[in-house]
Amino acid sequence: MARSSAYQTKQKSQLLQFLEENADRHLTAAEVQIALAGQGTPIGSATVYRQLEKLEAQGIVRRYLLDDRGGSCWQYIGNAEQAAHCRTHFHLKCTVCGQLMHLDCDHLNEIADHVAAEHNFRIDVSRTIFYGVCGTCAEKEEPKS
Amino acid sequence: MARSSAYQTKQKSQLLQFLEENADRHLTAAEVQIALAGQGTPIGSATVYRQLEKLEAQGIVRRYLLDDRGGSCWQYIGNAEQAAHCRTHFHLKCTVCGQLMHLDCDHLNEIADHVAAEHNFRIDVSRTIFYGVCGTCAEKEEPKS
DNA sequence: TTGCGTGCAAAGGTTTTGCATGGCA
DNA sequence: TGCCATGCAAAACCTTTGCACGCAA
Repeated sequence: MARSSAYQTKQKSQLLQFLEENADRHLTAAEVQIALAGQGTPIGSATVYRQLEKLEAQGIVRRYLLDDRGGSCWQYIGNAEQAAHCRTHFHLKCTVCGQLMHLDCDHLNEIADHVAAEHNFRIDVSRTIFYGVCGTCAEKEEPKS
Repeated sequence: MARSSAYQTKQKSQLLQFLEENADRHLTAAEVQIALAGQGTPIGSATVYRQLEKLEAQGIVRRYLLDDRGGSCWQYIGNAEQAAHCRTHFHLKCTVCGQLMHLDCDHLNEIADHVAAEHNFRIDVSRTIFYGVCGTCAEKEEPKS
């Protein structure tokens, strides 16, 4: 494994901790920056991006693209157990509320095998996100009928 | 239907024609601009974006986000038959060569039904893309073994 | 003639890079 | 003390917007 971090700094540890505590959320670089500043650790945006870049290379966080503007967001996925776990299932993202959900289902896990065998395409499960509308938002959208 | 186009211009028709002729590709705004310029129709980037925006609103093209940088690309999907067709199946995108493939398969089409029934999530098939590596690129990556 | 569509340039937002400084080991 | 990490500012990108002009109807 690459021991890319040689020094431990306040910014680095605070950033990682914040990501870990919000592992269920998608965080933009700006959100991370503001949050750390708010808890007493001012951090430059350049540092945020540099750290996120490193963490992504190490497999500790994952980068996603927002579907509206040309921005990105990141999510903590751990580097061992959780990463391996998330590598075995798909993710659902609600285009209304933006929530990201894990989709554990054997029935769906065989999709990758099927596509590889029948369609000659090796799906990267960890990078594939199903977009749609979650049950909660669907109810709000169509209160009647 | 909104009759948003009142005038017919060279740029507009050429842009649409080019998109239609490359309906199997993902095109960036820059690619469209360069291609039209190359075939004798110089067009400003602002116009490209404005036209693509209108076409997207009309459902004639679809906008995707690139997974590397923070850029976008567009694909012609027609406004009737083809749109309906692509709405019924998933797409595969090779992260190596960037090619987009249509995935016609009854086995996969039931995925949306399954997720809706079992996981209370309404997948928007037209916005969901499977990322992975196509057979051709997989061979190139691993010539041995 | 009317007013939509265009082009240029400037602005906007996000992300990256250069360079000097600061802080961990 | 050595060297990585940080911060600031500038640059780089993609995209949007303002404004005047051109052209289709």
